[in-house]
Amino acid sequence: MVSIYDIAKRAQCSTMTVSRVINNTGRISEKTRQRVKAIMAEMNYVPNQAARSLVLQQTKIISLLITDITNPFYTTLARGAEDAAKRLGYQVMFSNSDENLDKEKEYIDTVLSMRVDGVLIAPAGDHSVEHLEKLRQYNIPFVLVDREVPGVESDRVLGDSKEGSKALVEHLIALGHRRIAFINGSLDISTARMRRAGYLETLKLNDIEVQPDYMFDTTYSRFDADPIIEKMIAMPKSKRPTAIFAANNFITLAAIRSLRAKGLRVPEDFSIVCFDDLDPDYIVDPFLTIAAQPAYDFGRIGMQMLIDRIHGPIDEYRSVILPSKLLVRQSSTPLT
Amino acid sequence: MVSIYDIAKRAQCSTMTVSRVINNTGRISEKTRQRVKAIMAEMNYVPNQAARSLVLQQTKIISLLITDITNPFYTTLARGAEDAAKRLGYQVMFSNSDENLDKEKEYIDTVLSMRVDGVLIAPAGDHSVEHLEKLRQYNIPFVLVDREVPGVESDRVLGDSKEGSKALVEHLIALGHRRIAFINGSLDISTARMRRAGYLETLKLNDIEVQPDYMFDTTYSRFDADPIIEKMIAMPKSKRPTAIFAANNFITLAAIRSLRAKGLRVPEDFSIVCFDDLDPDYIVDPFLTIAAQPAYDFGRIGMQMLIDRIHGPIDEYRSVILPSKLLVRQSSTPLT
DNA sequence: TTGTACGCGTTATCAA
DNA sequence: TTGATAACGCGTACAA
Repeated sequence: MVSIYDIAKRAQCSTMTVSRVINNTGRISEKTRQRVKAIMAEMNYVPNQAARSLVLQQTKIISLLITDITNPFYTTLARGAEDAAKRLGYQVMFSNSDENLDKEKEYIDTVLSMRVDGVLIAPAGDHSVEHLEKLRQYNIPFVLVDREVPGVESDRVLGDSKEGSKALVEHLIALGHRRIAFINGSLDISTARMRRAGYLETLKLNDIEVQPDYMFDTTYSRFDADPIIEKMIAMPKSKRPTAIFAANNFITLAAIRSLRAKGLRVPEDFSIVCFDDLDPDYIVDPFLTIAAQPAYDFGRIGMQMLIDRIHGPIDEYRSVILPSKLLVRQSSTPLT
Repeated sequence: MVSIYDIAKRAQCSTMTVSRVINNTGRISEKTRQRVKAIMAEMNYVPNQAARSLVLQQTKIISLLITDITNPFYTTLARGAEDAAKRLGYQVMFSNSDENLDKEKEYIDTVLSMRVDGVLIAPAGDHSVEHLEKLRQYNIPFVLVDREVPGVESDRVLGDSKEGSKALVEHLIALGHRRIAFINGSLDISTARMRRAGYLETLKLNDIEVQPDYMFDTTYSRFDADPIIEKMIAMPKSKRPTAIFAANNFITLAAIRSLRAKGLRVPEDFSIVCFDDLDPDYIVDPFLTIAAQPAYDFGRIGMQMLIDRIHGPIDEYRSVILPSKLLVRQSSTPLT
């Protein structure tokens, strides 16, 4: 493997001179610069990052950990993060925790061993606190995106899950629905708690009694909704929910699949609303009524904040709350 | 940042001893091993990969370059590659070229500067030859997956695009179709050429004259099919195709969207078949007739071959050709 | 069983 | 404008 030393030998100069050409630092005569450049091109020289980061104590790499690489919300977020990073001269290393704390732990160790310059992370849950403390201990800047973790002070970019929930549930109520089921993610995740709070508050505001039977806690990832749907269907018709508030897009997908398999239709038999879009390119006719979050901006702004912090220590932690937008489509209809 | 030296100082031993504990090499008294281990845990020591790979001349990282991270064929392939790599003690770094040679070039430089141990790559096209030669020059082992590149000798895992095409077109012909359009990817890509060959050969075998008007070259990525569909629709009804062979899943998606927007239906107005599935979890009712390729095995086998080669130099290059399987579903129906 | 000294490829400091 | 030298953190001959 050709090194800076080989170049120097061929160019009859010191490695320092070569280094200066590579990094455009210091003053060099145009003549030597050209000579060295030519030789580097000829020998197809590529600097060794490992050696570089060893001495520079920085890698120009930022880690992005998301919890579900197949969810368009996160892939869009990743795109935003990548674009911002590139603009600012950083590379992004992606990883996927699959909502799994063990995988997250492994990942954190990898990240530490690589000495990345910073971490943009959507934590798997409240127990991520340990992992974040490890980052803190090593002085590796991190920014939370999408989810916060109790007990962890940090920069963060969050959605307004409570307001978004309220808008969705209000929308259903405005359509005449009063028996509204709520299929949520794990309560170990901050957004699930916020969405729950929004649901409960809106019911109360509208004098609708909360039915514990209508509330289900599952997971944000892909899963089988059959058991839940079966429970709902088993209720007497006069008590059966007429609408479903699903906490995210994949829960909705699972619910719709399960309903269809049982011969039930959306929105004829059940209205359904949720957070976040499905991949628009996949869906020939977008029909979900959703609270749309600006996923790209989650990534873009989070990355900006992170790189800010890498560049110069900032005293206070900053929070950005991004609003969601209600998009009414065909999955919700007035109660007949 | 705590280093091996800090541990040694606290444990009152040499760095050599600490290193031996970390790597389980050499003979160490159980007592010192325990002492050192305790101190490492207490100080939350994490080895510095950069330093490590600098001296070891290996990173235990393998790069995987795919051309479209949103295509389930490639994400499934990636999953197979990752599982195999993990099993064999390697980490995978993913990247996405977006079918773009410039991005691929950038990526190759990154990979070289990181001195990864090997590269598993689905090349963006025939011009990738330059990039592959650069890898070759640096003695970085690589394996081609899904696509081959003329002029590049290497290990490779490919699908049987020609046979798959033949099966799809034969299927359409068996259903009574004779006016079969073919929307292909870029002919700069080996699979597109093979699929084309399969299409042409099958028509000939069935005494169907090739209509250049029926053949369109586009791209495997997401794109707008409107111009193509409009050309098809503009033909007099007696000449208009009754079926479409789309080279991959995204082309199909684009075609169906465009058809629907124009009030045309699949399969009532057009039968359509293609290579590779859509994300099954997204699609409530899978209905595409496809030539299904074993995407996971592409990744798994490719990674195996790559790591084999990293471990011990192998004389001959190996090719694996994976067959596809015809899955007849609802997007194709008999011609009425 | 343990330790010393060097080298991996690069950059920063300081001197020429 | 250039170069000699040390340093980054770790693993390994070799010595003790």
